[in-house]
Amino acid sequence: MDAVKILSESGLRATKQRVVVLELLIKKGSPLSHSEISSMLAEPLDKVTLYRTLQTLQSAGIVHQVQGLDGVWRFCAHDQGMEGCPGDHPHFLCLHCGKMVCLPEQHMPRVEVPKGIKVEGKQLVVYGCCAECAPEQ
Amino acid sequence: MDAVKILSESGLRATKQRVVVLELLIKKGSPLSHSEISSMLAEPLDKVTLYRTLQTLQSAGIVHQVQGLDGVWRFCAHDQGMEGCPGDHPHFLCLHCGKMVCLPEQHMPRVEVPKGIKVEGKQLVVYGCCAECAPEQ
DNA sequence: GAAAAAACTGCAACACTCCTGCAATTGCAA
DNA sequence: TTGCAATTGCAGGAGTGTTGCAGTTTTTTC
Repeated sequence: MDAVKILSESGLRATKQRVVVLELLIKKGSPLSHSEISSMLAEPLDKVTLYRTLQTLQSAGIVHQVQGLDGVWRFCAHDQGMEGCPGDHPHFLCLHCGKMVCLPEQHMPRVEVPKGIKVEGKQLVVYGCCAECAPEQ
Repeated sequence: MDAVKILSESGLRATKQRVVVLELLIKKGSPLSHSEISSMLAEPLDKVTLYRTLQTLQSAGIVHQVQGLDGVWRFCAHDQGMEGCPGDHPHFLCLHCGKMVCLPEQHMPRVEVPKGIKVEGKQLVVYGCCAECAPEQ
């Protein structure tokens, strides 16, 4: 899917910065943090612009946003047609390398909450050690 | 349960600072952030000491630690005999007032992960609007 | 008890994430 | 092409959490 097309279809301006960030997210497929994105970009991008870009993409529903145990937000652009999107699935976080992986084939559980509470969403993060880090221990 | 007794049974020194923090956590019952604890204490406590105290209590298994969508760690001291402790249950976070509540009667779901990944734990945060904030909207 | 050892606290300084305000620039439509 | 709204980049700052180290308190040992 073309980044420019996705942006314009969502009513957003296809600026160079947005296209570059979105293309990177689509290419990688797994959730990336702000600093990961920043270091992967060929041309440096102002950090505030990157925050705002990600915020905009998230508001438009193009990317979804998850948080690891490290308190850092990660952003992921899934194929728009993908089941259970955006972000309606668990994520795995490797505590050793900090890499995050989507688990889109899994479902989110149903959680009962006390009366009066209005649920807007939920987030399930599974953490541990990924396949690449495990042998090193 | 007496804070001094809990500390000494865990092999920790029952210093004034630890007792005060632990007593507050037991009294409140719901997960509190560092800044919330700090502002609730009668006598000011150095922030580094508070971080280390909470870290120590968590390592000893006296409190459990959860993170909200705001990226802030919250600590909660449950009754030691409580089912599914420490921290093996979902939590609810109010996005409006930032208050967090334990949902200890709920179970954590089972999540299948790709081969090679070693799971060490999981965290499920349900977010939305609590009963006190809902009418204000 | 008193001295030695260990554990703990508090201070200074710092890294990192993320946000606000504002001026300069850019993309898009007429 | 021109005008304007949307977007970007810069300066500065708030909040969370950490490290190093010196000084204090508690426990242990004699």
